[in-house]
Amino acid sequence: MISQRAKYAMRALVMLAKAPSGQSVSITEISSEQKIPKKFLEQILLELKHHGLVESRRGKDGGYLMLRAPEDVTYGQVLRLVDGPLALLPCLSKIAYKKCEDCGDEARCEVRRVFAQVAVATRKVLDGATLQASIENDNSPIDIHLE
Amino acid sequence: MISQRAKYAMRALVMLAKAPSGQSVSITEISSEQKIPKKFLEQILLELKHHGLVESRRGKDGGYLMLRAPEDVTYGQVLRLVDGPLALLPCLSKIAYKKCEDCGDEARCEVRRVFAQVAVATRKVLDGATLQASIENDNSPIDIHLE
DNA sequence: TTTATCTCTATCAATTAAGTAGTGTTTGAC
DNA sequence: GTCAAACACTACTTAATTGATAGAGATAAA
Repeated sequence: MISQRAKYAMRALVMLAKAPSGQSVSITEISSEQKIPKKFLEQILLELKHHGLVESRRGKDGGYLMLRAPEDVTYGQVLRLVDGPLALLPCLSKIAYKKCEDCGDEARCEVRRVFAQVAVATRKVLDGATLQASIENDNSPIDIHLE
Repeated sequence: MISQRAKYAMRALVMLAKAPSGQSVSITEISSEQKIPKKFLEQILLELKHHGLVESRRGKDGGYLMLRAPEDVTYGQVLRLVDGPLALLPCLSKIAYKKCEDCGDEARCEVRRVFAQVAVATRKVLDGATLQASIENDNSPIDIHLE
């Protein structure tokens, strides 16, 4: 499961991406519209700012704005930034590779073989899904085929 | 990330699947070959037994055996059993669906839209990967293309 | 100068993960 | 019938993580 924090981050970013260019959105607005605890959201947006995804304006009428174009921000980037590696095994992570302690031969690990395929498929989706695509989907309902 | 417990479960099952039919493998053997803490492995195998994947024989020369055919056991089944839902959002889980508390309209949730695609891709891999496939791969090294 | 904002750091309670420990119970061999 | 090797169960522990909450500070506009 992805963390609550990541979910909040994504929802906040979609709101910022939808805002007219140059116009800031306050934590209070995002918090109340998305039902996100305000102080928790503060931390999250601050983190996104520190990572260069958004910028902020202080003082009255302050708030947050996208710093990068919505078509250049992917869900994969956001999830890695907030929750860490996408891969389900440390030995498959691009951003935080780590050998499994107990693994004898990585090249012959059957668990790794299977989860490598999962990693490829997951990255394909998440690194291809941009905020821009999300705002273009605006209001079209999703018909999900889970099988 | 998948849990250590799930990794151990999968490695143990691959060993059991490789054993000659009808022949049991002891916890001690699996533990030492796979470098899994013995008492921890006991719990894991017991759980797999309770879920009908394996059976056990007690007493001297006892051990564990596959109860189901390796071609009928998928990594998806094992992971669900040990770690819970595969889906990255509760509202996308088949085995443990739960609405996100703070989600207004599920059919128009952009986060859900993206992660639904991840769920489909992940299931395709994990529900298609069997223990049989793993034992057939025996000793062929993996060349993983992470991109 | 007031007030609405963002900024930063600390703390907390609950849960989970990964083991460890200990006491049974069963089985086969001698 | 006893012994040892194996599984069966239950309880506990320790550390890390998650999802917040709290509060003091800085800034900018009116």
